[in-house]
Amino acid sequence: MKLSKKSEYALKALSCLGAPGAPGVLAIQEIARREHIPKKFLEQVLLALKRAGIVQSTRGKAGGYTLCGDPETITLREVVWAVDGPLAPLPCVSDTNPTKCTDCVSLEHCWLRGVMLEVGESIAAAFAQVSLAEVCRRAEESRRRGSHVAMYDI
Amino acid sequence: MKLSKKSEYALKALSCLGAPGAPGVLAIQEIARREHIPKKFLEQVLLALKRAGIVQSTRGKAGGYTLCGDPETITLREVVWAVDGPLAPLPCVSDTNPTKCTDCVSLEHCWLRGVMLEVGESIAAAFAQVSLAEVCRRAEESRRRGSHVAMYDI
DNA sequence: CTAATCACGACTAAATCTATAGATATTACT
DNA sequence: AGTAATATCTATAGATTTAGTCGTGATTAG
Repeated sequence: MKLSKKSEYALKALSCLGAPGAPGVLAIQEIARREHIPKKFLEQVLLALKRAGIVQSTRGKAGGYTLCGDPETITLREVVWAVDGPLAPLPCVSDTNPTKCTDCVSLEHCWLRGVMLEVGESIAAAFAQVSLAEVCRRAEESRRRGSHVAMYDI
Repeated sequence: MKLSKKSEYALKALSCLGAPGAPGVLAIQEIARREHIPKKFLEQVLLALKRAGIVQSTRGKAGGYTLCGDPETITLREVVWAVDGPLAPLPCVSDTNPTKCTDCVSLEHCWLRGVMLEVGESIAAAFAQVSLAEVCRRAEESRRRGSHVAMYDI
């Protein structure tokens, strides 16, 4: 039940793009440098975020990434979902793409599905409560306390 | 964010031990047979459950495992915790054993810790809401509908 | 045309999860 | 005492997932 590096990097990157005074466009290289993320790996993460519609990209020289929506309305749920897939505790509990578990006779017959649907919903709700803006505020606060050097890990 | 096989097997095993008409003691072999779980793997799972005080064991011939408490008060939270460790989304968010994340300067300085503490609590609460008794009821229900053959997967 | 950038697929390495093996200790029963 | 069935424990093999790398192509400002 642990967040992945992808999620960590996604949040770091988005907190760069979504910070109050941030420039509109940031290149992968720049984000990678600031947040100490392997550039090629970040590439994949940003691609996932782009496909989910969370960021936009402009190609070519002077290109880069821009946040798509309002940081207040972008939630941890979307972000984590975009890079790591469903938060569901079982494959059959996924909102968007429920698939039969390997030994399961069928979706309807999975005896854990009922319980886990509820659990899954609660988990999703927990992540949905946190906005990107909130994450940015906390990051800024932490930065002011002088502890945003090597930062965090997830 | 997916449950492990260990958790799945733990729930299967406990739903054997905690079912209304269940005999007091069940041997690993018997549980493994009923639920189609690799015996040696189940061994590890039950050992973890024992160390967490969820089940008791008696050794020697005619030995086996017994549920320790009341199925109504045993929750998914305890079970998953016992076999998979903390549900916390970050190492630093663990209730029982908060440890500094790898790149983190310190516990207090992790800028995601604040947000994630809240998320982690919600997740834990979600799992705590489901009792073993509830799982047993659902399993029984599913069994009556004739679909408890190959069962489920997590 | 060139340099900087994103896009994409394939690949490698490391870590974790799942499962198995084998040896030991304990107990009931004869 | 001896035997068979059981739990306990450590180690390790195999499979899967995650993390990170590489190379090549496409796009665009200057």
